[in-house]
Amino acid sequence: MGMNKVPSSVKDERLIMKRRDQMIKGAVALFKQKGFHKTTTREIAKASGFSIGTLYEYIRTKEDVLFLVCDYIYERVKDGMEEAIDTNEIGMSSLKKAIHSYFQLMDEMQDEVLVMYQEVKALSKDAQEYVLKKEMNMLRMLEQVIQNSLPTPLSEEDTQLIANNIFVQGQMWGFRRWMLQKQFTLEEYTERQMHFLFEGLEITKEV
Amino acid sequence: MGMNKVPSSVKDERLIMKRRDQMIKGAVALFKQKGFHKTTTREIAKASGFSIGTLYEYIRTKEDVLFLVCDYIYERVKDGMEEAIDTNEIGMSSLKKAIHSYFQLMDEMQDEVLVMYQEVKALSKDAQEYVLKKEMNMLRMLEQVIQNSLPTPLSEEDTQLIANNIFVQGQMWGFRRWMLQKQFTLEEYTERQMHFLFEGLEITKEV
Amino acid sequence: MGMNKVPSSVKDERLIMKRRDQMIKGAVALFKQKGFHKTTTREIAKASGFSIGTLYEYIRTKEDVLFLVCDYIYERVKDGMEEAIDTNEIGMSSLKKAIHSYFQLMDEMQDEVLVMYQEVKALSKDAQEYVLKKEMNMLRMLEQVIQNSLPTPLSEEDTQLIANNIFVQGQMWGFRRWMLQKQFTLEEYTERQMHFLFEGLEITKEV
Amino acid sequence: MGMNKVPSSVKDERLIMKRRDQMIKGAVALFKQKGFHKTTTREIAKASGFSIGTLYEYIRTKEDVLFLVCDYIYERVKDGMEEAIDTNEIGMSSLKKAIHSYFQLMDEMQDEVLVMYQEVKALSKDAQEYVLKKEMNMLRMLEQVIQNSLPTPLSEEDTQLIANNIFVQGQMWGFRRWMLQKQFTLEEYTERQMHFLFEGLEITKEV
DNA sequence: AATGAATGAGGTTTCATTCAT
DNA sequence: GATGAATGAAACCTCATTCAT
Repeated sequence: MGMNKVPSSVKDERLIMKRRDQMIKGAVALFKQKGFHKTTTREIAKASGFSIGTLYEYIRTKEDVLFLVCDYIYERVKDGMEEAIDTNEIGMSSLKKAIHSYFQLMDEMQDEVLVMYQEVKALSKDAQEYVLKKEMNMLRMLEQVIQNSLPTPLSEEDTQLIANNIFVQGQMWGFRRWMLQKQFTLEEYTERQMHFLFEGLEITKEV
Repeated sequence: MGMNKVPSSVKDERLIMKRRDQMIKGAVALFKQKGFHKTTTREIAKASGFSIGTLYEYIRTKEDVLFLVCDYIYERVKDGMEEAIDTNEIGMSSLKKAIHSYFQLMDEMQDEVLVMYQEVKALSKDAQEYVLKKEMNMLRMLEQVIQNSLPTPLSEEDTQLIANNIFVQGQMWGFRRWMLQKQFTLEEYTERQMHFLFEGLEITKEV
Repeated sequence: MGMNKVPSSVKDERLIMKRRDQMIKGAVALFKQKGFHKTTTREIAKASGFSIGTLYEYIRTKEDVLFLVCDYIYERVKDGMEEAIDTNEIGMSSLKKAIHSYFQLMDEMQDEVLVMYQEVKALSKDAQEYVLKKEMNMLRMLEQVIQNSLPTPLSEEDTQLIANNIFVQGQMWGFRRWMLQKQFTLEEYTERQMHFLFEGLEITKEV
Repeated sequence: MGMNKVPSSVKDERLIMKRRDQMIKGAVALFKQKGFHKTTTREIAKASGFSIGTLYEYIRTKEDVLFLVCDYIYERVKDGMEEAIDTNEIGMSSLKKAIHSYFQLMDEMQDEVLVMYQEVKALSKDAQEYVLKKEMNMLRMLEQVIQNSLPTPLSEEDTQLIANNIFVQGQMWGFRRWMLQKQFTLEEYTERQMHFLFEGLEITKEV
């Protein structure tokens, strides 16, 4: 588990889990609202329900909080994706089901995901790499589904490209909400994106 | 022009243009490297080639620098898009040409665009809205091309969706370079994305 | 008590009192010497015996220090005046006693009072009004003594005028020390001022 | 003339006079409103009707402006007092006339005088001494009138004391306007102060 | 003589982090 | 384990003064 990358001076593992939960919850709310840099450690402590001194019993630096937050979000998204993918459908409908569930997930977690992408660059190189790995894992998961679902297999590159497209279109729903969520319900958005994914613009012959 | 939203205590308009150019150039380089928050005003002044005092003759606050930078990038991207779109081709090939040029542009400006999207949230509400308007204008441009190029017109919503997809796929080339630019050259990327845009996965019949 | 008009991020009330005492003591010494504007916050912190960070745990802005100082001086002068006035003499001698004690007080606090009058204008409008009220209260005290001491009562306006005169003559002893304290001891000054207060120039008949 | 204590890099004496007049006028207005320290040199230049560069052709430092202002005010007050004193009355009525005119003068110049007394401490030691000398000269003038007016001469000390009292009571009219100018017209104030000056409280016998 | 752009020392304030209780 | 007062480096910004034009 990623959490162990951040050492704590407290011994009781159960307590650590509990405090970090409080912390992440508080921090996400604050980061959403004001961003990482404009949020102070004191605000984080307060929102977490304990003192600044206690906060520093469970982290070493402010950046650790961001790392914990990112890690937590990735973990939750990963769990969600695993669930989304874990279907007993076969063929195309398994891909459709996966996309549907993934878009649903991105809808539910749009704030968290937005926070994460806006703030990763504030992490150290090391932490960024760690987080990148997680992102790759999730891409792999999507690639798997794609490969398992299509009747005629795509090239490796094409699979990656399509996985990226789907991945990004899920985030896009949250990132560009000011535009998309005015025009579409989530259902409609999902339906249209799938339509274009599978059929394209369908005007090749005429060119 | 957006530049006038930021007042300067210097009178000479030509000089203002010159100094702000220096400033934007310096700032973009720094923001790329360390992000807005970790860049100090003194570093910006130094990178711009003048003293901290002079910097503040041309802006009021540090945020003004970010605004100027964002405005500049948008302006350049908009110019690029106008050029990309302004073609004497007709029909599908005009869309293809536009996408091709737009992806090219995103390749050239990937650092700048990345900086902009990572830092807009540090702008004031007002400035964010101003910048959002610019983004919308650019989307409109893409929508125009799409509508003018397709033999059978798309619904308004679909047009917007496709415009968003193209828009985001252009950015994706830069944002997800760690993955995409390992697998594809820009040419390949463009070709494959166009392929899927127009033809989709082509497996509908088999489902 | 006026002190509560300035919020502190420290909770312990006793500690606040202690630190602010240190602060006021240090600040008065500095203001005496160089004035409010030429004194830096860092100097204030140093003279108070703590770090700049700690200083700002007990105030919000530099102006707060000035306010605290003014408030403190008024409070001490008020206490002194209350004591001066609280006498079991009756009739004229109670007024004489009060003036005597008040002049004594102004002698002891001449530096502080000078500082206060020279710097109030650096306070915000609000704070200035607050401080003005205190001044009025002290005038009222003097008016009381005058009214209670004189065998034949003065008109309200005359009472106020005389109170102002006495008040200002007390300050004058400190403000114009370069002249008065060369010519008079405090005793002599008091004696002569009382003489003229009660008897005037005594040349009316001859006019 | 005091003005020559401040050197200028401009040669034309007439021009110097003109520019300094503009400067003093502008500066007094600003100092009245915001005090010396919160007024910037650029504001002074603007209020004077010329550029910051030009301002510095006629002074060396910001303090010079304050000195010029103080000097100007003293000069004007001195002129006023000379006029006030220069009377062909003799005896008591010459003193009365002088006080009357002096109080009138203090009424007209209350803002300027207030400014001056609040800001002198911002002058260098040297300048303060220079200004003090002027103040002493004015006191001497009052002492003269007193001595020449009274039928039975006062001791030197008493003369000085009375001169100080009158001097301060004139300033008091402006300094404590928030109180006095609510209760009295200038006429009433003058009349009552004279009354008490000459007759005192008139209750000595009863003590 | 007049201008105003350039300079940079120095001011106030914030905030991540420590450590004694 | 928890607290919160103390710390000080470092950030942003101002403004008196200079000097090339």
